[in-house]
Amino acid sequence: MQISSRFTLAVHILTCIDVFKDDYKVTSDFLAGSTNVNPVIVRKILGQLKAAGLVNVARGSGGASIPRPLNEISFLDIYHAVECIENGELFHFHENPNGDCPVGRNIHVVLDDKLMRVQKAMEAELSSITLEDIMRDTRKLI
Amino acid sequence: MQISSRFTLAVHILTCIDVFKDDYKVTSDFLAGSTNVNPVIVRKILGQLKAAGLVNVARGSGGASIPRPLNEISFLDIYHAVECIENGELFHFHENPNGDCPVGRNIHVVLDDKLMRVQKAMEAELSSITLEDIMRDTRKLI
DNA sequence: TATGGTTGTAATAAGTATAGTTACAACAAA
DNA sequence: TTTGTTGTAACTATACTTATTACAACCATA
Repeated sequence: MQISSRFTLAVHILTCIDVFKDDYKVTSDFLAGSTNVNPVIVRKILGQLKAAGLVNVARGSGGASIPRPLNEISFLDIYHAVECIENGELFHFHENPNGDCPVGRNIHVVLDDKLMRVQKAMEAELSSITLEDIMRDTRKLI
Repeated sequence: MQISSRFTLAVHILTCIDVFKDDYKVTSDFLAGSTNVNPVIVRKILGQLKAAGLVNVARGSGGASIPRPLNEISFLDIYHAVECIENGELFHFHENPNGDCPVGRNIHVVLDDKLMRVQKAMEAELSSITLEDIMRDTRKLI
């Protein structure tokens, strides 16, 4: 399965918040306009980003902002905020392998460290990319 | 979303085929016994592995075998065989970002190379692990 | 050549995740 | 008090995973 579009959506949203922060009040409707997804979806993602401390959202008056320096928000932060993976594990195991079989009894132990290496490699790369990189490249293109 | 259990299941299946190759005819029913999943699921995965050239499956008489040296079958081979990801892309993009918005117009281009780096990091680690590693560790535990 | 065990596959179902949509109470500022 | 916004519940549609039943196609061998 692919990693859900919530992740790219979250990056899109954060980028918009920074690009338009001086000229617009960046509401969920505004963000829905740029991303072309439903405002309620935007609000859900904003809620997840808020819970992770990656955005401030103003109740009532409205508008979102980013409370941290952009180079301190990595893709890994965003990924963890919006992609709720069970036990934080990238790979899903089939339940209840047969304990009476020598392979079934040991497969989990044998695979665990190797799959963790794969996950760590991916996460290391995710943490090497920050919103600052995205803003630099985006501003270059605008 | 997590990567589906088809992947760990496929590794389990391949491990069984090699461990039991001298003592049993390794059929889908036999494999279903060790993995504790339905024989039809096993046959589907065997079909995908077969299409990728990672196993031979005998029609009629039954039984599966591995036609290649174990150190030439990597986790990446297995991953690609069973995990059918759209366009081979790990990250799913939200469709139709607003082309009239400077962010929506550029977000895909800005993210593409960075997400590809993440995917490549993961795939590089996957390709560094082979069935030979799994067999060595499994035999140690048996 | 008939048998029996096996594979390949279709059809169906339940469970779960994503994504869209409507509706509305809670909220804050003007 | 009005207005615009957020947070959230409820419902729907779609899609993927996994399980299961059923059966035709297949093939070694008795």
